[in-house]
Amino acid sequence: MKIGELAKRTEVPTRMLRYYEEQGLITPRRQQNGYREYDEYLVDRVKKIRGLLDSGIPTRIIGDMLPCLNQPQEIVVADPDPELRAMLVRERDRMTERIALLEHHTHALTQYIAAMDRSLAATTETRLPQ
DNA sequence: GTTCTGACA
DNA sequence: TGTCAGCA
Repeated sequence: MKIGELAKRTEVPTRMLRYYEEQGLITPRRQQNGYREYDEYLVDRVKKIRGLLDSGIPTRIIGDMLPCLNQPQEIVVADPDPELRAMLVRERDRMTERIALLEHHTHALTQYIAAMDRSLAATTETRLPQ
């Protein structure tokens, strides 16, 4: 399929699809006219890349993780790279920190929303009698 | 009309 | 990431 269709099916703009290719995350074939030709399996792959990117993982890390993304069921690492492992551990820890921060903000928003509701309820009460 | 590359905000 | 230019 061409880039336009992939963009529609994955919700990822063509601009980003070309960027992913530039970063070595996906390597579509080329048609005679130079257009990129994407295989069906790339739809799923792009969605995973998007998910990882949305989680805050940098493209270069995602590139290192790609081999694992192909076979989600049984992750088998042929050549365990110590440096890659350390990098992934750091990413995981950063993610854990972000989760904690998000939870904190979630609580803060909950309190703020509750305060708004109380204010709203008070205003409504004073108006109802009239 | 769709895609391509390159470039700028 | 968005958008625009200039091609094919």
